Amino acid sequence: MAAQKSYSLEQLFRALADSTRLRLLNLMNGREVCVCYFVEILKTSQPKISRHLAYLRRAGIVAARRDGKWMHYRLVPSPAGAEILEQALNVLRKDKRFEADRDRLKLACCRPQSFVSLQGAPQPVHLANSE
Amino acid sequence: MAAQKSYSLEQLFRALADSTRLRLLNLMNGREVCVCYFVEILKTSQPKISRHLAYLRRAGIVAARRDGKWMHYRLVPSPAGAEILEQALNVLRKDKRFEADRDRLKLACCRPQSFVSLQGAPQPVHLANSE
DNA sequence: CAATCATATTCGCTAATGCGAATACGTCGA
DNA sequence: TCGACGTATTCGCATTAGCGAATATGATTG
Repeated sequence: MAAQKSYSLEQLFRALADSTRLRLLNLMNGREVCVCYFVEILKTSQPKISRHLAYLRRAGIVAARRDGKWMHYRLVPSPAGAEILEQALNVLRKDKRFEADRDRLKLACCRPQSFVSLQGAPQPVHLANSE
Repeated sequence: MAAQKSYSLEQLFRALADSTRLRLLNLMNGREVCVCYFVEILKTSQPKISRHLAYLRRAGIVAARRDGKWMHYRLVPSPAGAEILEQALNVLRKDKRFEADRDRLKLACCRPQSFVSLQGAPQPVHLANSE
């Protein structure tokens, strides 16, 4: 289940080698986020989001928490190759394209009522020990 | 030909998501290395080495220099996402498996005469401005 | 210029990956 | 307990990646 020592770095890079997964990680940076927010913010199909989240979960990069019918995802505190991941998150933070996603998330948090699909959905919450 | 801005990070991670390429980068960390050394040190087929070097070259991560019939490869000073790459190289430096490759390279540099395939081959040279 | 050496590329082939569509699962409210 | 809802998984397909084997290219040497 856990990755073998020798291949974990390679596995980490494979997990990061997809733009949807990078966008998901970017949104989870510092927050615990509900799946429905990912779907809304990234304007991507729900199965696609779910598959990529499962990928990240299997890679040990994110963890899921069930809350009734909602699932919340967050970054795992110290996965293998943590330095790499944190560096990657830093780079994402500076990237225009990813910044746009974060802005959109912030907007959705401020006014969830303007997003039809987010009515009644639990809002993302800031995490204390992020990074 | 060059990657679009938005996808360069994803492309970098894809380039790093292969153990052969990580081993090659690890050996190039601080040195300019001849292809025949890669083949000998990694005990891998020459076409496979060559293909992965071509991949890294296309990704803008390494550069090639021809010297007669020999080809030398080195890391490009400042590729896109340099922080990530340098961090990755640091992690490789600490990893046991990759350390073994470097030890073997050091051995081959000290006594090339004990490696049949390296007779007359130009030895790796240290690079000044690496890292 | 022919032979040889170092390296690069091409050619199938197989396996892995990513996707949309459909479906299954788990929880909640009526 | 039956829908309805949020999420996860399966299925079939198309694309891509990595490999060994064979071959091509480019430079050197005789």
